[in-house]
Amino acid sequence: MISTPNMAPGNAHLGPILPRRFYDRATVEVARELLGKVMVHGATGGIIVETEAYLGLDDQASHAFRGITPRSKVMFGPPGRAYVYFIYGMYECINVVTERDGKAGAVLIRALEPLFGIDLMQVRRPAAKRLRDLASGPGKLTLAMGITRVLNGADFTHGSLVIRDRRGAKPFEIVAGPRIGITKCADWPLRFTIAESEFVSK
DNA sequence: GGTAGGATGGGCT
DNA sequence: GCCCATCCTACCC
Repeated sequence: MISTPNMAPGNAHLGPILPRRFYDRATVEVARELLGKVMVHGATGGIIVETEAYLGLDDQASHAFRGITPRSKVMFGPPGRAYVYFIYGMYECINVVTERDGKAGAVLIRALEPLFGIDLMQVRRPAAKRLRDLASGPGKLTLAMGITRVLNGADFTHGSLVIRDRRGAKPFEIVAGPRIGITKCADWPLRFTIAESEFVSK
């Protein structure tokens, strides 16, 4: 059992579900602004502490680089939907689709600070020895939250999978750096983290 | 603290 | 047939 000393979320509380227009913007802008927001799926929720921007036809690291395919289709669709893909034969990663309908863009959610439903996350991720390992990676957080490809195309503005604002939290500093796990366009500074968070991936 | 290697299967050339 | 937007374990300081 992971102990959770001093994990009270302070006086911060959940705000409204982010509206469609939040996502209908430049991908980099959305990637930065998603930090500190809360992703909720069913009984589990966590604060987004790490994101990566994946652009469209100009970004060789993006699944949208080669145009519309069965897999990349969602990235070209309307903003505010989930793009969930299967990777390395074992894991799934979740993105938030950005930009207007017809233009590709997505933000990979790379790490969460677990906020509620922690017991359930723990059951789903027995390998995690510490709270900060529960959702500190794109494959880890989908496992912890029970997110699979069934949710590909799901709408983040209503239903069991949503992203909400968080009010009353301390301000934080954003750090930008190179994206992780890719080789093409690896030096583009499109990974964003909350500077002082211990819940980011390594 | 750190890293090397293996697991495992879908997407696309 | 090769390439992955990864994670875990074993092993080594």
